[in-house]
Amino acid sequence: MARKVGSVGTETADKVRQTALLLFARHGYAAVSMRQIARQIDLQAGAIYNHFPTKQQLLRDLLVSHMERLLAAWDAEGVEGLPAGEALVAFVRFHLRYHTQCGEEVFISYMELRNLEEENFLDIEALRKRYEKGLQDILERGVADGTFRISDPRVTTMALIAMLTGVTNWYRSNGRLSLGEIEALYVGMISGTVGLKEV
Amino acid sequence: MARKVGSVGTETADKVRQTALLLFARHGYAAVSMRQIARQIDLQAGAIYNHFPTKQQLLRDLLVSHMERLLAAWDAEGVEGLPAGEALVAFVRFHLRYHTQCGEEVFISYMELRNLEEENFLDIEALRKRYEKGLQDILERGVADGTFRISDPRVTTMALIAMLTGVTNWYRSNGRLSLGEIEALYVGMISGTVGLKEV
DNA sequence: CTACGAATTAAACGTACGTTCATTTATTTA
DNA sequence: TAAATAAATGAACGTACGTTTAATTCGTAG
Repeated sequence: MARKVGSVGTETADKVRQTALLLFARHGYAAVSMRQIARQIDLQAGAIYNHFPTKQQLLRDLLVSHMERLLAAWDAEGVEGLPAGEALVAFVRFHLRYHTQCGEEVFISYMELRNLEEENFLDIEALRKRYEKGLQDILERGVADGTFRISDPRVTTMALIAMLTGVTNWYRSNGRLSLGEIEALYVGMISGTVGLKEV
Repeated sequence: MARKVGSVGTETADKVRQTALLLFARHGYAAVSMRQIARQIDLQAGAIYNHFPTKQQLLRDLLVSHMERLLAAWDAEGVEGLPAGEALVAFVRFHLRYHTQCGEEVFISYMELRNLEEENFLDIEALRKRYEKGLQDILERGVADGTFRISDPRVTTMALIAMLTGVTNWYRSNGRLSLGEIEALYVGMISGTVGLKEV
């Protein structure tokens, strides 16, 4: 046996990424073997190395591409010009929508950081800082113009991110609450958290 | 070579627990071997099996004992009789104090759930539900007597837990903020989140 | 003081791991 | 259509895994 009919490198690479993402999310990076990934897409483990140099690099690729897509999507929202209050609401809705959509990516992005080698870890960390800075800027803008009452914007940033991201632990698309209802609930709660006056 | 001078079963078992906790927290359950744990306490891997039947059981023990200590500590706070507002503040302070104190335990309790076999997972899950119910009861009590303005106590419970537990990701005992300052910040934020009127 | 159980070592078990390699076949390029 | 490259196989590499076992020594109870 050798090259398969209809085999295309980029497609196989994509299938590897997809499968690895799913298995890493479900069982954890360290608990998933290259052979398991390969078996799921009817491949031999060795063939994965045509597309990814190491298992570590495969994880890195998944995390980097997730963070870059997240940042691009947030930039595309274009909330720069909005008043702080509206920008915060936009962030909350965006974060919930995005994070409930790609549960696996979010999960491993927060779980598998410790399985990254130093350099890869720092790269991901930097991307996450950039994303969090987006929220922090909104909060500081709102503090400056009196829209929010916040004692420590840095802490509030981390508190809100944790609160929002936690949703991925229990959100189910066919659950008791629709995504829209959840968004409304979190907008309400967070408005209180930042001392936003009711509109 | 055989039994070591001064060796006591319970002490060795404790050292195994301590070391496993640290290594599991640092590298993840699946990424840590019995040999690594043993090496850290100058033991052979096989000796661990005098004290724990399997690696899985070792993880289970760590998680169960953590959750049980957490629940016992919370029960000992005795907030049953307090007005909802005061009880919530007590919960926030307790949760932050406790969770920043045992960062490793908290970490693996949230990280290693997926490495638990079905039965063990359900046991831990039940303990966590019991803890979360403590907060939810406070919230519902406060809603009933008008102390809080909350649209969905279940969601607010999970939001607050996520927000509070997130602190363990960045808290450092020698960081910019003291634990007392952090407590005050979170009491302030959460008061807003639940619509508690200023006192 | 002796016998017994607790604690440990060292070696081994079978299995699985990440990765490499020679080889083969399919596709693309010239 | 011939040569070059891309994609895959299947076997092998050395290493490490969780766990078991026989043998050995230490602590202690009778």
